[in-house]
Amino acid sequence: MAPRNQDTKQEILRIGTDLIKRYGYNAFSYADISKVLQMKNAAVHYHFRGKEDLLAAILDQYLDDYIQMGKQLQVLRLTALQKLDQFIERYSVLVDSNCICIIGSVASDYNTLPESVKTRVTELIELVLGLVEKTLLEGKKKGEFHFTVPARTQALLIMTNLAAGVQLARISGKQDYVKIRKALLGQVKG
Amino acid sequence: MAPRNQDTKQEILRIGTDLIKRYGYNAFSYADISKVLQMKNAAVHYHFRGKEDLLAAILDQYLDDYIQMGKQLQVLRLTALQKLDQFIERYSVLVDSNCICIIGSVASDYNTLPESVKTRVTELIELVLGLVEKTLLEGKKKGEFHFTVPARTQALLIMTNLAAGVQLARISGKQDYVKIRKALLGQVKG
DNA sequence: TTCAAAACTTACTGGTTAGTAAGTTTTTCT
DNA sequence: AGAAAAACTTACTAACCAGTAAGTTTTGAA
Repeated sequence: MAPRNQDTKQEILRIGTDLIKRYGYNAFSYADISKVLQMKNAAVHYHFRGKEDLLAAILDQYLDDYIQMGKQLQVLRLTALQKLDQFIERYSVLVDSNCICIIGSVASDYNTLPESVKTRVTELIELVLGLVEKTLLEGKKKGEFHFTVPARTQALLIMTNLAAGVQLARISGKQDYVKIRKALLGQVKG
Repeated sequence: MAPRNQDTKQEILRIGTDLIKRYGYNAFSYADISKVLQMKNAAVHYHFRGKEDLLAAILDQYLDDYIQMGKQLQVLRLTALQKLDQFIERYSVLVDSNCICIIGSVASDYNTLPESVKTRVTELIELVLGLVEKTLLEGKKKGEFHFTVPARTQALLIMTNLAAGVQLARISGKQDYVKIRKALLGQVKG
């Protein structure tokens, strides 16, 4: 009963995700994906009925991914700093691959997104913000972190520094991103 | 010799700027502009040969605007805090009009921009960063501001907080932007 | 091995895109 | 008033877009 070849579907998700992080939602087409796969655009439509469905699936993947990350953060015995580092590392990888984060990408195109996608974007942001906030609170309790604003606010500051930091890095160079990363860590490490 | 009716040209610039801040560079067309003006799309092409030229002109306008702002900041006798507030106010206006900042918008689409535009984006970012950095240094010298990182780094932090802050505000609401604004002012006011 | 579902291709649609060439109206200056 | 430049419209193109319907090949399981 289960579909047999999930490879193509996963490949479409992977390529679509890359294109969104690299060029944005409104700057890629089904043809771009099918060319990479050496298939016809109708093949992409077979797996994802429309662009809306594809983007929704991509965001669902991120939601699953971050939910999984949240569970692992509870199981793995890491310091709060290590947890925060793990999160920041995701952004450093983006800078090296000439991409921006998915949240920043869809946030910039937010007014052009279909409703089913908008709700997922909101969910994703709240999820990620929650994870960072939780880690910050944990670090504060342990004495690893020091900050005076509410944890949610500090999480907002970190997320905006990182999201816009990778956007800036594509233009003015990685050095600026590195400065931002060090500075925001300095802020919470006190 | 000078062109006589600059109204339409200015209107195109104004509408184009709004569309970019609202929907992004890849999500609007010449038809969108001409519809607002109740003209044909060829009329837009008369004033700006192509989309590339239009975007370049829009960025040139911002460059001029910020150069002007830089001069005024020297002339007007304002405290460094008032100058910073004036800069931040620009972002608060964006939040209320459901827009993101032009820099964040084009930064997200950077990989899809023609070369002539890319150079202008770089110039604009450096210009704005320079203005903020200058204001921060002045405030520090006067004892208005207190921060330990280099002024350029602090300027980067503020710019990323604001740029991504307005992006976030469209999704999770203005409250988050307000929190960010207050927190970043708290950071420099010590 | 056969047969049905899965995974495609072929071939097409209607709409939108940026852009152009040629002609018309409007404005401004003399 | 008349000429010339400016500011348009008309009418079109070629490319691309998302999406679909119908037909073909591939695959795996009974």
